[in-house]
Amino acid sequence: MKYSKQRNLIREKIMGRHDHPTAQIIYDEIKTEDNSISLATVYRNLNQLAENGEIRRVTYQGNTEHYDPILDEHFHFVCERCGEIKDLSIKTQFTKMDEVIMEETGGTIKNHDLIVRGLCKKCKKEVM
Amino acid sequence: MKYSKQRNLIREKIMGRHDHPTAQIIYDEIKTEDNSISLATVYRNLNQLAENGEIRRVTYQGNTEHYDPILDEHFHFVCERCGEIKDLSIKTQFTKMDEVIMEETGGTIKNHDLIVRGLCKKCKKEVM
DNA sequence: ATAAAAATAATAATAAGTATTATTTTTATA
DNA sequence: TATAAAAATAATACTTATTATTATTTTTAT
Repeated sequence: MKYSKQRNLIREKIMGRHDHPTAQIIYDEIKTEDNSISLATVYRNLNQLAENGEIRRVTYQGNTEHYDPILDEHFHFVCERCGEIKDLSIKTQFTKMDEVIMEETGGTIKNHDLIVRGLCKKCKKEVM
Repeated sequence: MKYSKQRNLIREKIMGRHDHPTAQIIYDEIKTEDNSISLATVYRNLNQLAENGEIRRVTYQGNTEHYDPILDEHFHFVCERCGEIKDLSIKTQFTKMDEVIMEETGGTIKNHDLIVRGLCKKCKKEVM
């Protein structure tokens, strides 16, 4: 992978974030400081970074991909109402479960996505 | 919801399946016996059935919605290579975890999606 | 039987993401 | 330092999944 100014900006913008932005969100942010960047460049680079193992591509629902710079296995809380995504600090060991599943399916397990869905604090209040 | 021949066919086709088909797959199947059905009708009805709580709309990855007629909480194995989806028979209790998360986030929890990713038996062999 | 409400087929529209292409940037090497 | 191949870019065309629109047909309560 060759150096590129755009990729560096994209990397910089996504790193350290816990809100798992979409390509569009990253694009909008960068646009303010590099007005000539192209949306396709953001998509291309986010996918490259994901293929390169620097970030993860994650899907929660619907038709929009999200990107997550945190590589350690961790889980997500998604608010059904506002769509907010929060990393969960909780760690679960699936070791025992994996054994059973591998037995059952005959396959190999690479990773787990646990998505806990519900209402966030804010939406919970507003719904009442 | 009024009766409709098309909705009945759609319901009939999806019920009892464990492969979580997309709207397109259901459409293709029905098309052979009712050549005049419209793809939009399939989408509309699957979404109606989901809103009505008869089936679930689930997202595993990428840009395609899947529909699952099994309502009990259960989890999925998704093959990274061929995309095959399998229901897992394993049951996990998240009760304890939920308490911690609700404490942590201040929100309410409605349900859990656990997606175990890896290679299915067939792909595992073919990759080697 | 009939008329309002809901559903349909056909198709236009939208939105997210990918592919194409002419041009520019990077970088290894002369 | 100059230069040429490889990779990246901006702009934009295209694809795919899904939703919205609309004129017409079905359902169903009266």
